Amino acid sequence: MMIEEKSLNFLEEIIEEDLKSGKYTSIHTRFPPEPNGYLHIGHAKSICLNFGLADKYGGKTNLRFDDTNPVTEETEYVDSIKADLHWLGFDWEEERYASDYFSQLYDFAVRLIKKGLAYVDDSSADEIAANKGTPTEAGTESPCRNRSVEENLSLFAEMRAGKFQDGEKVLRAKIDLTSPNMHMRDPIMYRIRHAHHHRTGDEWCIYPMYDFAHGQSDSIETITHSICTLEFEVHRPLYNWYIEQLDIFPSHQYEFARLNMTYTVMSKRKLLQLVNENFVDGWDDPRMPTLSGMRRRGYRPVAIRNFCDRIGVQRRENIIDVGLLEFCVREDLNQIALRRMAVLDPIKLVVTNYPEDKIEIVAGENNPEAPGQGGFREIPFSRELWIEAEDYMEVAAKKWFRLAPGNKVRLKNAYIVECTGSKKDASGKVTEVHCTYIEGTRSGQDNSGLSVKGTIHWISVAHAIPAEVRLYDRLFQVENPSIEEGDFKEYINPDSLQILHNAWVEPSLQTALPEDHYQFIRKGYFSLDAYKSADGKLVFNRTVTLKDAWAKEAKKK
RNA sequence: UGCCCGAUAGUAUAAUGGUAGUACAUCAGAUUUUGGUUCUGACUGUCUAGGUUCGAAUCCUGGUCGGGCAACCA
Repeated sequence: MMIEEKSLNFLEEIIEEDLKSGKYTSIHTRFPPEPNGYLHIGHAKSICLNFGLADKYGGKTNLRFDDTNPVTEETEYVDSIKADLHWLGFDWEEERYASDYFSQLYDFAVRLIKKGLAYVDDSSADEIAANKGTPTEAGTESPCRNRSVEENLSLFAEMRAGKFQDGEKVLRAKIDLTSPNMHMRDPIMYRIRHAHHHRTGDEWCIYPMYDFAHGQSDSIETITHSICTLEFEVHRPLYNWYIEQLDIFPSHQYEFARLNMTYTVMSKRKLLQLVNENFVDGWDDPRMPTLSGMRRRGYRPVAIRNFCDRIGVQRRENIIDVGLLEFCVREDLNQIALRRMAVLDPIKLVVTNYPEDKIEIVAGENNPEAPGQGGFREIPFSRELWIEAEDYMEVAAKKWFRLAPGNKVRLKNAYIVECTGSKKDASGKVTEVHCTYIEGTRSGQDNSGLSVKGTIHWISVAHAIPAEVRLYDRLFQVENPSIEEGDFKEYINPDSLQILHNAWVEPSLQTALPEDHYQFIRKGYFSLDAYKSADGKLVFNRTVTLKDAWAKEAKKK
């Protein structure tokens, strides 16, 4: 037998080389979210990478909150991030915070000042920006650049002591104002922020910048492979510079291309706008690409992890077809979802030759993908049934296998019926469909020899349970809202949420729970919403549709 | 007009100097008490021009195109 060798991605190659050469005996990664928003599917890619790599090579992964900007960060986000991580199925080695290292980072800064590699600058933000030059022109030195070590030391101590207002002074690294890399032009290390921090409270009024915190935090945790997205590539020389000048554990930064997906946006800034401006109903709105949104919509973690596995990892910009995610979700749910019948847009079907007071209990297989294991549930059948309005046509189209006068169809798990016509109101609208059932065709006991092309789902009117059903479509009308002209919000799909108030579901759904996953036969995968509806009805969210060959056929015209 | 990075079917992703393969999507067919699932088949690709080599998607050079970099954000 041939053994398929799975090829390595570029990070796995680096790690295998590092392990083989003896550079490291084990690896240590970290997932470093900033607690200023909820995790989305793009983070899932990073999470699966960091935890997956450590898992594959027997290493460890820390969770580290990058909380160096007290103005935007909140405990609510910390909690949601931890919950989402656990939901996805990952456990971290240690829970750390960049803020754990504030005093160590302060000491690092003092060390650089003493080496003559950092100085306190009195320039305003505007002045610093102006003096930074442009990519094609060198920057110019601040008058403060050549302060003495002693003066810098005492000014920095005074910054920390709260002697200055926000923006009055900053601490900058003294590197090279002529560097072609803008990040090396005396980057800011510390700024003054008299702000309350979600963990350190009011202990500090100076906070380190990302560049002065991230690499050192990696180093403190002896992270061997610090994986981040491509936009940090130009930060790498600075990352290395701090580590070298401080002579601390040499963590290494590697960059990969972030995930983009069609018909959505993936920046926390944009997602926050959608939330704040009420285009969606919170971070966990089922239309959001957030993990909490996907959870509420009915995606299972395993589907998301399979997806992350399939998309791979590279250094080139990409935009993944959201269809691939949906494929992964269907692939998973098809295996485990319990089959149920639900009529979303009902019309009455009367079986005119069936006795008025008769009720039969038929059996419905819970899951044909698990033959013999899923078991059956009981479904009441009677003379009046709800069926899907779209399953009836007055005049049958070409290749129409459903109800139309003269057509025969199978009522799933029950009888074959022949359509005999319909009842209409004064305006000509169909109010009732009529049919006769054929004796001897009951499922499991069919000795008629008849075969029909179509099978439709139904619910006994007398036994139906009312429900609200929410259908979700893509949030945006264009593949890549971020590259379109104007505000991305102009491209929001106005029909991304459709609420059906008059749906009926079968009795066994009365006891549904939000963590259950159902396939409403012929309609898609659904799960109970995490929140109750205003009128006490069951609320079902459509997780994803089924593939629909008829919709394609119909579209051909 | 500076620096850094990238370019393989529609979208992703392999091939690590030696037959361009896989998945999703698309199309066609088979099976089916879900127009689902499953199965079979088809379609479509190495940005460009040179060079090195017996041989280049792969190495070198030029070009083109795309992305990133001038926050007291991360």
